[in-house]
Amino acid sequence: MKNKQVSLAEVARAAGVSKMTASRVLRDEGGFSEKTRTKVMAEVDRLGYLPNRLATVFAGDQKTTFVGVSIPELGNEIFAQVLEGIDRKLVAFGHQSVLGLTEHALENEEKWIETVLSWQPAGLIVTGRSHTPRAVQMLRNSGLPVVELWDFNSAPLDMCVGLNHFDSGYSMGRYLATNGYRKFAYIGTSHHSANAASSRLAGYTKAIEDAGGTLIKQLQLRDAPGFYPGYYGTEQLLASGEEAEVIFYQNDNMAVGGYEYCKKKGLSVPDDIGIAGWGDLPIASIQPYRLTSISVPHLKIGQQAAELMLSRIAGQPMVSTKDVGFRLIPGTTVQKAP
Amino acid sequence: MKNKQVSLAEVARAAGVSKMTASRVLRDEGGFSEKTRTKVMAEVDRLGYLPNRLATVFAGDQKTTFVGVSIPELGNEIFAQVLEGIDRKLVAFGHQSVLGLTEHALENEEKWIETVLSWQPAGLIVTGRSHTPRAVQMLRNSGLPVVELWDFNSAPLDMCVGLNHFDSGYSMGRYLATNGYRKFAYIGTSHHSANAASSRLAGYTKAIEDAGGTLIKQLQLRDAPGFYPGYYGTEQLLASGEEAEVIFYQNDNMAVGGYEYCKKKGLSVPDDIGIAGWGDLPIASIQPYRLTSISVPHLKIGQQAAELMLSRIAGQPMVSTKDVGFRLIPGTTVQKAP
DNA sequence: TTGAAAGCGATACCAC
DNA sequence: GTGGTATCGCTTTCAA
Repeated sequence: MKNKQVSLAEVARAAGVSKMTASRVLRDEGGFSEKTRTKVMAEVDRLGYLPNRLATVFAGDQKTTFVGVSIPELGNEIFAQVLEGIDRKLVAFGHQSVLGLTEHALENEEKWIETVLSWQPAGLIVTGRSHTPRAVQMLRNSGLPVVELWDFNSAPLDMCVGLNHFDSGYSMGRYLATNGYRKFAYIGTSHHSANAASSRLAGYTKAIEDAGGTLIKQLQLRDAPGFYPGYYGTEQLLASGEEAEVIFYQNDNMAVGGYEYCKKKGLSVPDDIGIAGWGDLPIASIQPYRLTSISVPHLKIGQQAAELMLSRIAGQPMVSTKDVGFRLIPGTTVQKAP
Repeated sequence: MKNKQVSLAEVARAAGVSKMTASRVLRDEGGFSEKTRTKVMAEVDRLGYLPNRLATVFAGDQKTTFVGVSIPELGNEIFAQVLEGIDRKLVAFGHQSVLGLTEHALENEEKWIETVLSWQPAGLIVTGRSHTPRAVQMLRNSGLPVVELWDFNSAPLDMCVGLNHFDSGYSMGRYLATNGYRKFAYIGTSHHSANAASSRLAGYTKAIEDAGGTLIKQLQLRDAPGFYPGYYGTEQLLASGEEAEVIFYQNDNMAVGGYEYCKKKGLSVPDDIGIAGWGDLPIASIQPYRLTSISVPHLKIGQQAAELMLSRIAGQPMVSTKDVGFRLIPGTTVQKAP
């Protein structure tokens, strides 16, 4: 058998007091003498006692300090940053994140929700607005605080922080059309289910339609949305013979990859081809050009999601939806209207 | 009070059987009739019963399925990838990661360890080989599997997966010296405590000494090791008037930032100045040049850490230290020996 | 200021 | 096949 852990009862016995007294001392609840406190704490140190919080939660019929946080992947730096924002905030208030990587699959999310709920978390933060019916039901039944982030949703399960991805794609499409482009392309990565990137593409497509342009090609790579997929995706697109005038990428990293491929092929940006990204990611900050993109407050999303969660846990009244918005960055990688 | 959760007892009562029978059905333990099974499962579905695993662990004096995973930060994409590698593997075997972001501070790690241990995890995976004395003691006393990753350590607390960062820095220093460089610089970010990057710098410094060269300047920025800090760090370095012939950066992202700054200033790489990175990160794959760097198997580190953890949890015998090694990439951003 | 007893939700163990 | 009872480590409640 394992190192049997030191229990409160042993500490109490060693200190010559009852379990209850030891318990009170440890929680600093008051109702004990200084002498007792000293004795108990001495034994705690001597025995290396660590409380079993499972028992605490169990006895008090409380929740744990865990907050389940599910995001699609960490290969995408935006999500990594969102997670970091969330965790820092949660930790500052005594909570811990239990990670769930869904890989963009709703079934994975459902499975994860079931598991996490069985551990009595204080709440759940999930990415996206679509979930399986069973996931929705479990979330509802739990009665726990739930924050849906990333994709803004005016009628969330419980709370929501994000932005309207459709609108952001639409804005980009309209901006490009306004600048005279007629033949559009899109390069992104594929997913098992509809997600925020799909919404962006839908908005982009709609804007193109509304402006009377044509989306001549859209590429959905089976890969993570990184630098290299942007590079070889562009290679594929250009090799396909379609004559796109401008390419909108799923994010800035892909766009920078595409830019480098164009440069390598001797194409001039924006004279020969226009390039637009999404997210205003760090890589954009060191380029000699200013990438046309959509700026999004990633860190804020994570922070605010955590804040909503914490105030709900604390039982405070509060607004339950936050649209953090986005901002179009004109940049120098697309042509300006004459 | 909250939505009181449905308990096993209620399911049993509704199904007209005892708790024990319901429990056996749910665990598919055998020893019940098909008719009983059907009745119980029907009630489980109808009532939306979710087990309280806290009680299970508690009753069986087991551990939870949680594995604590602590890493310095997620802003650094290497660590994000390591975490992703770990979590995917753990999830496949029914475990969940409880995140700990230490921000490179040992005190944060210690605090996190204490908290996580109180939740009876199945094991802990931590980054780095140095911990506070109390952290070491808690880890030891827990009797739990512990994997220390990133920095290889032939005498770990328990298990270890990583590489020798000192040696990797030394290799780079020696390589550069061999290629004729005499005046070296380093740009990285500062931390509260010694870590892997410090070891790299120490190895680099030693190699320079051994080769009779000079480390004329080292910059430790108070920032995350990303593109832009590489850019402005290089600006600072060059503005300082020191005439470095080659700059070694904490990682590739910083190096690419530095490269862009040099280009902007009209400096030619490697003719005017040499540039070397570390990590062989994704950004390097799309550049028109091949960045001189050190290639490290990030994903493998995460995976192997999780594998060691899982086999220890399963009680299998196993080697407990793994040196995953590194590989120097000569690249085109430093001058070759004549 | 202290302590004894009940109980949280599940499982282990032993009767039936 | 099935069910009663003790039990895990701690807190709640009530009494002293």
